[in-house]
Amino acid sequence: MSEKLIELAKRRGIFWPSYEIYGGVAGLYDIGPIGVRIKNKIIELWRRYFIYDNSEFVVEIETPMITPYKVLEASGHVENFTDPIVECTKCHKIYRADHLIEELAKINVEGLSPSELDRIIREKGLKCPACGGELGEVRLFNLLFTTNIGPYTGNQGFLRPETAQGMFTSFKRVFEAFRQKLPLGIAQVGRVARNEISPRQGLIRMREFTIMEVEFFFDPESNVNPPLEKFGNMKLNILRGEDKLKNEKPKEYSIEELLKEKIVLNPWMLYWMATAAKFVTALGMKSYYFEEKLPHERAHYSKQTFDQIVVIGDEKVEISGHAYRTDYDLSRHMKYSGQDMTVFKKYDKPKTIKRKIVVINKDSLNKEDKEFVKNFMSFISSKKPEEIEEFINANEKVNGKNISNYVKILEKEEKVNGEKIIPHVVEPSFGVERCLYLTLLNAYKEKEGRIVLSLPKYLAPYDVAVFPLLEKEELINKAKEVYNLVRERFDTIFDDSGSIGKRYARADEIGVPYSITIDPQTLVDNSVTIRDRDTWQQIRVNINDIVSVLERLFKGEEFNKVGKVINNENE
RNA sequence: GCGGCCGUCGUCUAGUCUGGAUUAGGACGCUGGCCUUCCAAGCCAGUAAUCCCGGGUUCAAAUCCCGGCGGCCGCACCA
Repeated sequence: MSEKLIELAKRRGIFWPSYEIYGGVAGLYDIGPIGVRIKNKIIELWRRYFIYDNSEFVVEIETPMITPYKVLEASGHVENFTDPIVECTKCHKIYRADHLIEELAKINVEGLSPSELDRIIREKGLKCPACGGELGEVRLFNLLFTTNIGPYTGNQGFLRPETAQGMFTSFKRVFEAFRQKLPLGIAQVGRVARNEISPRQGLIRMREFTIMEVEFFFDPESNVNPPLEKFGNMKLNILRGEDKLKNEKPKEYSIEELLKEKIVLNPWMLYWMATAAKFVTALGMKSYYFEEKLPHERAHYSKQTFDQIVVIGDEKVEISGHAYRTDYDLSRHMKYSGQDMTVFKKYDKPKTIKRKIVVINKDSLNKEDKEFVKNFMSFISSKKPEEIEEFINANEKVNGKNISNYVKILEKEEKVNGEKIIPHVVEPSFGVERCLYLTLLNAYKEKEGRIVLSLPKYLAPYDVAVFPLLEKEELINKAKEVYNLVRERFDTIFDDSGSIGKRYARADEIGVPYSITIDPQTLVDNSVTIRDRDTWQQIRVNINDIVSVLERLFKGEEFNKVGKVINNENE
């Protein structure tokens, strides 16, 4: 099945392995002329569901692929995307070196370098737990592609493994430009790179690919709820972590159930999962479910993760991931950059709160010698008012002098208009090439020994094809006239080579939903035939009506309702 | 990364085991012409493969050997 699709993809210019003339590189693919058209339509469809339909609170930005070291250090990718691995020289099993040592030697090796881990393995004489073989050298495996920024080798950078960090690092800017409102979704469609150990399965696992994702920022304490009502009584298939352990199948849940039972921890995450369900349906997928990831399967930043799995025949492919990233990323960037990533949240009414403040008695302190002042100040400087109060009550002394002579704690009433919070984030994330592959696989049909790419109309690379029935000059000229008329409104392709059957077949193979044929009767009564890709039925319409008839078809009207089906079969 | 199988025109493949007259053959596609009043029709002509790359063995390598790259499958990996 997928071999046939790959063969079609190469032949018709949908996608193929990159750098083929040099032998190719695993995990890198070109998208061809037809593929780019379909891919662009998929991206545009995604934008409609995730951005345009949510334009009250979602905006789109673009940030660079090249990312400074510090950013991915803060995000945890440098640490967590890098694994020390060790391979058995005999049976070639690969282990996480740190996990292996912790398990076999029961020592904590957190933060040790590969060479230190290696030393421990030699010292303790650790062997492969599977076969007892000698272990090889510990080396680092990092899924991040490294590069240098500028001409100096000192300034290391990476190619981003996700677009998300761009949204986090520019969050405050977008927030300001968005007039400081939460919730705020920041979307991005962009290329990312992951240096996979052994990429396989074509477009499913690539070393460089396109991600479409939304980082959705919200106040976890807010009572602003997502507009879940827009999904009506939609149901979602969910495989919960606990059910997965019991080898059970996904179960159907209503939105209310998922929310009330806290099966999905956050209502906004649920909102985007339901949106993802609608989008994937629009791609033409019939069967999919959401699988909850177990704690050890989750990324370092995630509190809860669901993968959306599409099922086509025997193939199960992860089409999207939904992670509850909490305030992990913004907090880390705050810490590593020293910048304030918080959002000021205004209360409905100002609150008055009681706050303890430290008041230093300068008069008495200034009478003391410098040595005492220094010691005294260093004693209180890093302490909270509450701690100092305790010391005062306990008659704490500095240099033999009671501190209560020099400092006192007052309680003050303050009017507070709001507070600084770090927004939480949920993230729906799609791989575009996976969407493309699954859409193609799903659309791939064979009819009477011929290939038909039965794409949803709005994803087809061209809307319409225009052909002369025969290679006769007057028909070709008329066909070009019609072509020029139709292309003003639709993506149109013209073909006058080969026989009419061949032209239909070519159009079917790249999924063009409608083909217009100019035949001798056109020259008599100005009518043409329109052929439906999936049924191969034809209707006859006047040239002046072509555009309006096509518009009705693209709006979803049934083929045999917009015109009378005619019989053009040969005897 | 390991192991098994595999790599020949744009595509699918014959030939490889058993090295040599094979000018590396076919089918489909593609291009041009003729024909053709609706589904890859027919006829004619043309097009295209340094047989994945590099090295070795040999008088002689698509064919045997080694290495690399790539693909498929299994194992491992897949924050």
